[in-house]
Amino acid sequence: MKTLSRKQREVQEREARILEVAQELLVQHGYHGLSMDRIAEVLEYSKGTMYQHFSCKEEVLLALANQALAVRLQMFRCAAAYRGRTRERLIATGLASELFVKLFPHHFTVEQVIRLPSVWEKTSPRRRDAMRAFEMQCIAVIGGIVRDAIACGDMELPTGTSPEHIVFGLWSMTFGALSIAMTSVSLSDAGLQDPLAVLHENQSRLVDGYGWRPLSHEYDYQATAEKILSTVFSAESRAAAARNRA
Amino acid sequence: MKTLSRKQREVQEREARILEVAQELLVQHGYHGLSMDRIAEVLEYSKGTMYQHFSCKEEVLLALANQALAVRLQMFRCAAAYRGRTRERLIATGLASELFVKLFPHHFTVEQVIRLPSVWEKTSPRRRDAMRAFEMQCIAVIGGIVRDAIACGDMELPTGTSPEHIVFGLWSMTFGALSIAMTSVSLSDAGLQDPLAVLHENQSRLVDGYGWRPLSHEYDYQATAEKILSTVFSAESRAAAARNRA
DNA sequence: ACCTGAACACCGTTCAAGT
DNA sequence: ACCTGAACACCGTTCAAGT
Repeated sequence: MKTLSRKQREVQEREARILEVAQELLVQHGYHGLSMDRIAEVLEYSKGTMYQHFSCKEEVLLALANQALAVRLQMFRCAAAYRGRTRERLIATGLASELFVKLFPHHFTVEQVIRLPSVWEKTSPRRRDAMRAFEMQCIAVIGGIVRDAIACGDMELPTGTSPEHIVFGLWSMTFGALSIAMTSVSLSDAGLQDPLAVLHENQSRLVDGYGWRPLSHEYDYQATAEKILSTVFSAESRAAAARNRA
Repeated sequence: MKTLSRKQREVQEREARILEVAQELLVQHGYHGLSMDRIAEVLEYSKGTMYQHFSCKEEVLLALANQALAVRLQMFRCAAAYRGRTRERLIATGLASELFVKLFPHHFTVEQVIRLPSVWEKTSPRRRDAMRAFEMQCIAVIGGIVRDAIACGDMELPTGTSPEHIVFGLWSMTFGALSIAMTSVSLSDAGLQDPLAVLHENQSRLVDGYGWRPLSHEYDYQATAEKILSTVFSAESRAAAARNRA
């Protein structure tokens, strides 16, 4: 671990400030309000300098996404380390996802945009691989919980099913529900006033469908959720609540 | 039903051609390749004329989305009308979603973009309401199947759960899975070579979790799926297969 | 009444000129 | 070696002038 030269530190710091401002612009003015011009203007850099740090606008977005994904992975790892039964640890990771979108509300926009093919193809292999790695590590964390459940007898894996199948089920349901909840305009008209509560119910039913014990009617998972929020993620919960009030 | 004047017909026709070209540009060059400039150029209209049909670029996108959503609703209705048990009709709607994304691959991009807050807020109330209406009618179709299942005794609704909760579960899982499958880069690295097959498995498990009979191990739903594809959606299946080959 | 295309503001990106 | 900002190409949107 070599100490960085003053120059290198300066570059790193400037990069961090660019991302800071980019995030601010995104949160305050939406995707439309984010431009290389504006970032440069706020930071009083020239446009040219921006391009020494990021080869294009898309790279700024992907860097922003990766920053957030690093935090999410950390939160997943905390969640998976919860001392409890395997299904409780799974619930902890679900709550981590929800807290994450509350703490990084702009990330949803970023991720949606970055995944557009015409945006994605302009990004650099280095940052793409970083994103891929975060994604796979998240899958591995949840997959680990599934494997633990099988190892300790909380669940039998159906033949032809791999632990990743279950991970994909939870991932797609949670991603889909949060995505719809954030952007759909007809949810409460359709009788879905509290999409998060409904998501929890559906997650339970899915896991019940795989026979992961204790089944939802055999155990008080509501109490588990409350305990997790007040212990593992007490700081995050308070921050999310504060953000909601604002 | 009054006949339209020649002028009115011309306007309608031109609007249709604008959307046609917009879709083409989107499919061939991605979101980045779609611009008012290019549409006008291809159709040999002036830029100004474009703005007599659509007040902004976002309106073109939303009109495109609504066009596709009308087709999807139609497909859902065909699916729900399948003569079979309630769970089979549910499977038919799931297959309809999949065929829809295969037949309108650009729609996913459009829907992702249209839902960005900074894009959404520029659209007109008229087209927004149209989109909302399509969304709610889709929910109503699936909700109807759930209600039928309850009515005929294939399922008991847990207390505190409404049919829309189950609809939301299936909707979020299917939307999430298709969205991830279309855009994620690490799926097959993570051992998920056939995300659609895994989606089917997870849908089954979710519905099993709600106790919707016959449960997946009591019935050959694989055969059901094949029959649906070759009867209700035979034309769509063939079109999707042809598109896959291209 | 409708259409046109010049004009404007803004944006991403590049690069010759400066330090 | 690094930074700057003028310059270019492109885009969304408007509107005075034309028919």
